[in-house]
Amino acid sequence: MSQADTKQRILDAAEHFFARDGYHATSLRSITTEAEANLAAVNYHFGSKESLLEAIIDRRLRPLNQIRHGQLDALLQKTEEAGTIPSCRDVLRTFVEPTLRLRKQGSGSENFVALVGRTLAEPQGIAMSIFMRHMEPLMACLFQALHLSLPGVSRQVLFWRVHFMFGSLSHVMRCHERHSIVPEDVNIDMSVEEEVELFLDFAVAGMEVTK
Amino acid sequence: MSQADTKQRILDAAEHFFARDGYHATSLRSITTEAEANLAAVNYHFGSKESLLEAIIDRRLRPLNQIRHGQLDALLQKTEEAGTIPSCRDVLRTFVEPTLRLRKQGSGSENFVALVGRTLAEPQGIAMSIFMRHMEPLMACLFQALHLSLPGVSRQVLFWRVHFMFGSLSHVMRCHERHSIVPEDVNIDMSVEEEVELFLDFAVAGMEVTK
DNA sequence: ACATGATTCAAACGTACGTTTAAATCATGT
DNA sequence: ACATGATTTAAACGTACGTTTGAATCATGT
Repeated sequence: MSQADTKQRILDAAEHFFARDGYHATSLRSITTEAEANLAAVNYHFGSKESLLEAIIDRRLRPLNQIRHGQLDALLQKTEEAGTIPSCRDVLRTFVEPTLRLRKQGSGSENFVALVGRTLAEPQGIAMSIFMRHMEPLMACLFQALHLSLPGVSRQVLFWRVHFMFGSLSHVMRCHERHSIVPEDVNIDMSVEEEVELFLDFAVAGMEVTK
Repeated sequence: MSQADTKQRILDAAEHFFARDGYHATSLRSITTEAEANLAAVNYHFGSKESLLEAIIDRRLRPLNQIRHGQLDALLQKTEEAGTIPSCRDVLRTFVEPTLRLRKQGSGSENFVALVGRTLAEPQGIAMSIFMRHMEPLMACLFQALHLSLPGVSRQVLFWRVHFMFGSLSHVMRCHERHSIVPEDVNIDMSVEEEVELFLDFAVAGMEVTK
């Protein structure tokens, strides 16, 4: 059993518990028990509980943001060459689609998506500063692209609508299985594409509305 | 200094810390210090830390839901008498307006609004079950009224859009001052009416859209 | 086979937590 | 003024936490 194995198992277990119970409600003992590792392994491999959280975010958010940024840049380049402006729906999709796709990818990635959704709900939390460091460049790019795609919406109003939209998205990210109350006739299992388009129907209408 | 004083000061301090740092990251020692009360006062007056959380939710959610339920019932009665159906915007307003109004009411109520927003983001948290007990009847009523106001939207799709809408609302509730990144040209201070209508512009468009 | 560095392990460290206790103090009705 | 119950207080309780330690074990290159 090599180092890499133990590190990955700890990352997976911590991701699971942090997403479900939160950072402070999760003990290193429960993490290392689930990971079948010694209690001291976290501090040996990661240095501290907080650095473990940083490693979790690093592991998945870096590649995710590369995909999102890549798709957004491709869209902007395509429309610029065509001399058009991107649609709000296409801009948002470059952000939303890779996120919801990651969740169905397995190997614990659904826990990461939930953890990020949780992080966005804790403005003062430990994870927020780590998270924001990764997100800031992409966020600025996204806002600019949305501004380009919605020339009729003032920066002031757009800011709030982006705020609302991130509220919706983070909520969806948090609640991947455990919904509060799901009526019996509502289908929870959807394909990524269905999920994305259902979300975009809602969000784009809210972004585009001319009051 | 009477009992009531101490109980209220503890409720206020706990509301403040629970909203800012979360339940698990807040210690009874920091609560009682801020409340200028003895450490044992929490267990004397409330029984336990968890019962304190319940008392906090009880104190403000009960009157808030009475207002929300009253406004919704009044709207439904008015439209029924007129032989019309309520608009989605009016239905949502009965829920959203009292919420955002409470925040501007002072005496720490803004902390409660943030705490509820936080609670909605922790599906497995201690507060969620307490919170849901208070919300279930009103939630069922609200969903039914929305279904009535949007005859063109299937229950399946409506469920998800309500889900998205609550994500937006809880996000707004959480972030009353500490926004992640606010551009310098964006105005944060708005009246309740402006806030409500700005939110409703976004949410109603998303609820009503015919795909 | 052996040396060496990486990793694992059991145990303990100091600290902070929620809760309990029992005495001290306060408020109130007579 | 006094008795009585409510409240406050300081101190301690047991527990769980994140972290550290030093020896044991493992993997690897020679």
